[in-house]
Amino acid sequence: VVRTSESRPTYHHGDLARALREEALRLIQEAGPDAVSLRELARRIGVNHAAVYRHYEDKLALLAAVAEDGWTKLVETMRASLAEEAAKSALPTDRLVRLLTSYVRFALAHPAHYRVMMGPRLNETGRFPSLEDPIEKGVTLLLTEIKAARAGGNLTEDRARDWALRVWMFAHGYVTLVLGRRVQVKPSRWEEYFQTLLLPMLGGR
Amino acid sequence: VVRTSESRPTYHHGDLARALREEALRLIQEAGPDAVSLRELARRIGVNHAAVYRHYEDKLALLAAVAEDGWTKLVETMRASLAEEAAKSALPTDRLVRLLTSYVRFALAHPAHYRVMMGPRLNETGRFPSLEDPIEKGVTLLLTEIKAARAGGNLTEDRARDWALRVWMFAHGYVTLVLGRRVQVKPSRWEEYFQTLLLPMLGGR
DNA sequence: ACCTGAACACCGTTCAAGT
DNA sequence: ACCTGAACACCGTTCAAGT
Repeated sequence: VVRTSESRPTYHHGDLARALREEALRLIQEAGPDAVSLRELARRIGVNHAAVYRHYEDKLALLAAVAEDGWTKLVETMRASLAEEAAKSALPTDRLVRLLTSYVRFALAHPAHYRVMMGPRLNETGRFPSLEDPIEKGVTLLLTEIKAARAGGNLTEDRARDWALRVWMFAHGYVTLVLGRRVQVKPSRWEEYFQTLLLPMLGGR
Repeated sequence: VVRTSESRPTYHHGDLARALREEALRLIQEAGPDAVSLRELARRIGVNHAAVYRHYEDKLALLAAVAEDGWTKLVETMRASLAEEAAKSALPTDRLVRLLTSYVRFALAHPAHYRVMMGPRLNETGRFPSLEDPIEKGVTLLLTEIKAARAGGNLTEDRARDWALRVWMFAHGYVTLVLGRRVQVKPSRWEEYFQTLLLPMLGGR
């Protein structure tokens, strides 16, 4: 019953679930996560607001799906940063710095999306285990680069995981404080400053 | 027109602004920041919901006031941690660790309140400059201890501030990842683990 | 000065009913 | 299988009116 002409189909949207996620993301980027309402989404897509519930259990479940899309995209971006020509031939520590910088770049470029991804209502409840999947992949990327960068330390698996968490915590803290304007840093200089703060951490043991 | 008997005064609450902040905090601790509604607060206090607007410009302004109370309390707690007997005679690095641990302890003990304090809607807009006041005091505490702990490095003011931000970012990241259950750590062991992660950062230079 | 009552324009969620 | 329309129980905010 999908219609291809310009007339609005009254039945069968095609892929409403996807349309909802995409429209939600657009609204999040435009006006922040609080601006998302199911009724507004439905209005924009041209569908009855109750139709949402055929595809997502409730509003939070839709946001969780948007968050999952975000994590997947972020991990792809991180992977791509390691696949660049300049990264391939770089020293291990430099590769690690590039990886973390790509994480922060994504978060600063898509602050509202990142906020949803880190949203406590999604993560604290344990209701959305599928979120863990792309995240664990990101941690694995980190682990690999950390083992290479700190090979001199002869890291056990546990110590390597400690380092992965430590740098992740720091990167997230950096994002939070920069976005919250707790740190005054010119938009053009955040990368330089991030690396200034990061490098002395990696040097220690 | 304030009445002291058990009969409910219908006019003049006494200190409605304070009552609103306290009730909001209670609701936040019980059911999370999203559970706060002005109408529910008014209901609990026994006042018309429109009365809120005599004291706060809107809902966000009330939350900002609750956040400010939180920052003030947190900085008091941090100050107290340095005033303990054990801290007075401790080595500078130990004092710094104690200070940061007290920060994390507050955040993990009052996660919902901490979330409000860090809420992006308060911090990104610049609408509530009074929030910066207690926060800046906290940063000053950090700065003093960092200068003492890393005196060997002969820190300039700028480098000391870098270190203060770095450890703050890390502490905030630790809180976020622990609360988001991204890090599996037993409630009784978070302190030990925090310090395990923190100390190698402080050693480097 | 401080609070009330009513009104306005929204929400999320549910459910019988339609195609 | 997928969507609609109406209903329910809420919201935040505004404003004339009360004491």
